[in-house]
Amino acid sequence: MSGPRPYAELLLRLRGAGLRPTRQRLALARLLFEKGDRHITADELHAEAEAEGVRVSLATVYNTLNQFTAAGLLREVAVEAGRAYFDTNTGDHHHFYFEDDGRLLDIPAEGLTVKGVPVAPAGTDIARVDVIVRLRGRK
Amino acid sequence: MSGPRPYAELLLRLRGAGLRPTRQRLALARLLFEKGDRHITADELHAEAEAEGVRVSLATVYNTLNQFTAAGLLREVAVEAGRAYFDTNTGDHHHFYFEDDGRLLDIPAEGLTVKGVPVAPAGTDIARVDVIVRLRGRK
DNA sequence: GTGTTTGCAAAGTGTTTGCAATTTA
DNA sequence: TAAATTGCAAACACTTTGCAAACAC
Repeated sequence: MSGPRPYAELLLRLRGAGLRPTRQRLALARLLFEKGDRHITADELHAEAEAEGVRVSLATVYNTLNQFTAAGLLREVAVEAGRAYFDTNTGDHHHFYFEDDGRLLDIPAEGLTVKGVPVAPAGTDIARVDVIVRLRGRK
Repeated sequence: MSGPRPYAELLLRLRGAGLRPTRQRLALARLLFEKGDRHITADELHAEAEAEGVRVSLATVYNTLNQFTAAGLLREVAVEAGRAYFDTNTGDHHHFYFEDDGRLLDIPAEGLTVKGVPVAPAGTDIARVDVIVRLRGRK
């Protein structure tokens, strides 16, 4: 279990991504990366920031999440049209999706394997293979 | 290859789903189900209908797609936040997704298998396992 | 100082909804 | 004729953008 990451580490992380470590970006990075693996929407992150007394506009949260994603610090998970989830775990893994409440849960790559993926159509390469296991409350 | 389905079959299909076979629903059903397996957005279907001279409002296209999906005639594929794709193939299969142009292509269930899916968390059942193979144009 | 980033509000998507008019059974 | 369906426009939810002020280096 990785404890809270020190300020210096977040700073390096942003610098390494070519992003200026502004107050807003540092605060959002702290929220995102200091609590282990998370799946979060822009709105949720904005609410969390506000709750902690960090002043950030929703537009900046969106911009920051997109910049972090472009820089490879985050990854986007598509489970439902209409809501964009950002995943702080950029490694190889998959997801459970609770359709009833919209929660996401990691499935480690070890164990779950996809066999028999056809070769990529001519002119294309496989960027990623996403597996979403959709769950519903048992009736 | 299944040829064009006769009118009567579409009619039965709607009746079987408990949906009145209105002019609009029949026209949309014809566009959806008479051309083999398709992946289509509401906007695309609306444009197709217009191109064929079928008068349908976009709102009705949305309502119809949702009703068809609820009735099990269609299935929704989530590949990207913001756009909802509807798939006329409701059987067990997976998808290639061309990130460059937003196209979807079926991957038959035979061959591609997912092994090692963890048991569903307590109180839930697995509704479906979706595999999306994301493709990018080769550089 | 110079270029980057922020915040706001406005604009843009894609989708759903309220309700009167129309259609189906 | 009673109930379901349609179309329109307005409302919605989510996301992006333009631009002046604030900030980082």
